[in-house]
Amino acid sequence: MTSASLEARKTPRQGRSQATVEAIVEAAARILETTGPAGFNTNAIARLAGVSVGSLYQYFPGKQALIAELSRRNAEAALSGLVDVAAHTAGQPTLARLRAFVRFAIAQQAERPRLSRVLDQLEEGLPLTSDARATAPAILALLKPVLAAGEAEPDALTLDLIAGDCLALARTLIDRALDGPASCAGLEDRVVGALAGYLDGAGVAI
Amino acid sequence: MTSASLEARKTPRQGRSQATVEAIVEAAARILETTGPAGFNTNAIARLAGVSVGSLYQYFPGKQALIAELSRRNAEAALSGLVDVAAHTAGQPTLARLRAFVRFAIAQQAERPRLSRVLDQLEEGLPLTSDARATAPAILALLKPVLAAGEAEPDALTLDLIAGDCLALARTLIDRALDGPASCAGLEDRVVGALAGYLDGAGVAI
Amino acid sequence: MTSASLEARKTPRQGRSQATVEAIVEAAARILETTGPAGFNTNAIARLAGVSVGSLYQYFPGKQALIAELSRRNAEAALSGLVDVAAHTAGQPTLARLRAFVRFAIAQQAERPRLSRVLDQLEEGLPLTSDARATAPAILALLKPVLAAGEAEPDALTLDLIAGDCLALARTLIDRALDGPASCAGLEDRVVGALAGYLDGAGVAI
Amino acid sequence: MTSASLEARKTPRQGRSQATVEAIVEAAARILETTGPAGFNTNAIARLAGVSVGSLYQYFPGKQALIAELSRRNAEAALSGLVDVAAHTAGQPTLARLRAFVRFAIAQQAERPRLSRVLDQLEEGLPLTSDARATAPAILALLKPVLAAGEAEPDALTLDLIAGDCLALARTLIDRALDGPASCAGLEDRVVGALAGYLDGAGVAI
DNA sequence: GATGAATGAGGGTTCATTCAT
DNA sequence: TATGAATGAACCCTCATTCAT
Repeated sequence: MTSASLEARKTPRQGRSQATVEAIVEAAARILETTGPAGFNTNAIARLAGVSVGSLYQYFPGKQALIAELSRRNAEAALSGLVDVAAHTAGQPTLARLRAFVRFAIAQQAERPRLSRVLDQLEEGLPLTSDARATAPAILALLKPVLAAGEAEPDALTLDLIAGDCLALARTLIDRALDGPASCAGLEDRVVGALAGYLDGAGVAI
Repeated sequence: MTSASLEARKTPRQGRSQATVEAIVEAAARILETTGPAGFNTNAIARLAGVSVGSLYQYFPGKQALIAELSRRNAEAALSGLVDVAAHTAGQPTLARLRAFVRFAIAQQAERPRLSRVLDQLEEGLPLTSDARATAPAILALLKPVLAAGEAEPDALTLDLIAGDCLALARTLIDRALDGPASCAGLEDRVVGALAGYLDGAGVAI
Repeated sequence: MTSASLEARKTPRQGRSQATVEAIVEAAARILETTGPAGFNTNAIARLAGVSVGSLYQYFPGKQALIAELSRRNAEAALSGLVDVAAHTAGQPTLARLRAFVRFAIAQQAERPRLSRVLDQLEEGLPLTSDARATAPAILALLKPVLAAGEAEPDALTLDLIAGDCLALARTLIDRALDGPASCAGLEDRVVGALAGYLDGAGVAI
Repeated sequence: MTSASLEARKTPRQGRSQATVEAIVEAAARILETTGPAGFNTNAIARLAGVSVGSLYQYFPGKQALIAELSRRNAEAALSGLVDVAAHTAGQPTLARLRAFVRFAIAQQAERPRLSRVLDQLEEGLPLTSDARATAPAILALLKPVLAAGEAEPDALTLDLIAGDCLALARTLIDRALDGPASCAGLEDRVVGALAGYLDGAGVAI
């Protein structure tokens, strides 16, 4: 394994290049959604993108970089949405804010059901320096003050753990609901319930 | 994809073979735990098992079969343990029974932290006929009456979904706790809290 | 057995690819001629072709496809030659036409003595959909009207059998003659004699 | 490839060993008939014979030796039968004797249709020292005086070639007839016709 | 920049043969 | 002698990556 950087090789501003990159990223996402990690190979991606492998490698130093980019976009979309939600719900009680987060998360995941889940699998092999993995902390950072609203002084490590658990927990339930046969009714309630219960069990007052 | 059976090729009675099979299975598990799916190849497994590839293929018709066997063992251990727990807690209130299940699940997962998680990933590609995937329903079947204790008449699909969610939810939290830096304190409470909250949100009285 | 198509993967227009394909096909033929089916493996073929295995698989989905292509070329050459001969001898008496066919067949086989024979062996395992196996009927179709020239009404099955026998018979004798030590003298007479005798024995007037 | 002898390791006189050898040979023949060269591997043969691989190697130094034995038996049966036919037809005109030979050959091949053909393929890779390949000359030797009956003095090489051609020619036609859909009617006439025509073309008076 | 042909290490699987029991 | 577990060389095929055009 080469230790090539995981960042994109170029961040082209020109229209054509931009379009190429988009095509590649979209093709990669689609393949991941339809065939899973199995069919995720550079040749297939390039073909589906209507581009040559060479071009793919012009914009991404390797397969890992493509995965990283996919993750980055995924996380970024989540982050920016959550920032909005956080802003809009500022001042509301914690439970209401959580519900708003959950509602957003459901909507977000519903757009590309399998994608996040498969990406998580692929990401496991990636180094932590990756841009994508850096977005997670940002999301956590967003969540932590919400959770800590009523708290006296929970230590940082604990809070990180709790926020991370909340995220994972929500994702698990949402994934399962979107996967199976028509079971999204009441999903929001179930997730919020689980989160509330979790926080209660963790000793966090909300 | 070959339609080769996923069952073991031989179930040898002789001591030597038995030991070989154990060595292979154990090596496979270890590799899965240490390197993840990436390093999981038959040559590496055989080498770590101190055995030739040929021997591996004498007992398992292919890589998939090895994964299946690993899953089967994993699921079987969980199932038999849960059966015991269910028996011992018969008659107790639902919440207490859930707590007992959770406690057992934590102990169980702690033995081989990453294994189940990685197996789940690999299992996704397996056919549903697999013995391993047949154990999941059994676990659900065990869980459903416990959850439905106070219920009037929740329909089957819903109950399957709920039980599955509970399982997934618990696994997620336990996995995360075992993964990260020493955070198992209070884990049981967190999981039980999340389950209770989830069930509440799902409209299941406990 | 994978149901992978037996057709070539790409039919490249660029000169380089074209040359690669030719090199591969030629190497395959040579190996078949020199070592027989035993040495016919993709690595050896690629090596002899001065090409990497990857390239081989870029143009042929598998070993079978390569065999199929070899057969196709072989059969096609025979067919097109025989069509010419048939055209040139139209109107002549049957025996003369047979002799012309035989003369052509000898010349044809002499170019690559062992090839056809070995190919026949390998082809046995191939599905009948193969392009190559579709050429055989075409050759039969060419031969049948020639044989049926003087006939009242021989039924189709019989005629297929007879034409096939003639083909096989000629091939056997020609193969043997080309194989052994300088024994081609009089070959044409022997083959024509055998054919005439066969047809006589089969009740076909010529 | 080891240059191990192709002869059987032991020629056991004891009943049990004898039976084992028979079982192995019969199993090998059956596999060759049903699956062709593809499924012809020592493990499968031993299994079908109800014997361990070890035993197989006790009686045959290798796979080749097994093939050789199969060929030897095949050829021997043909030879001994032909010797009888030759004896019974001594003094008759050549054509009548040929017909008798052909009739016998048809009966013989009909017993195990595919076997001889597949064996021929496998034999190609065998060294000429093999016992089996030594039987062919004996058959030729039997045939040659019959063919040379009316001849002044055809040289040896020519006669070998002619006799060999006759053999091959007969085999080809018989094989094809036994293979296809019920086409054995008139087979004898066709074969004899072809032989007569061949000999005529070869300048051999009969 | 773009292309796509070419590369070859790597991984799954088979099977002839050996040898300890 | 018989057994069958074990061996490992050899083969098929994939796919990330490079580079001449």
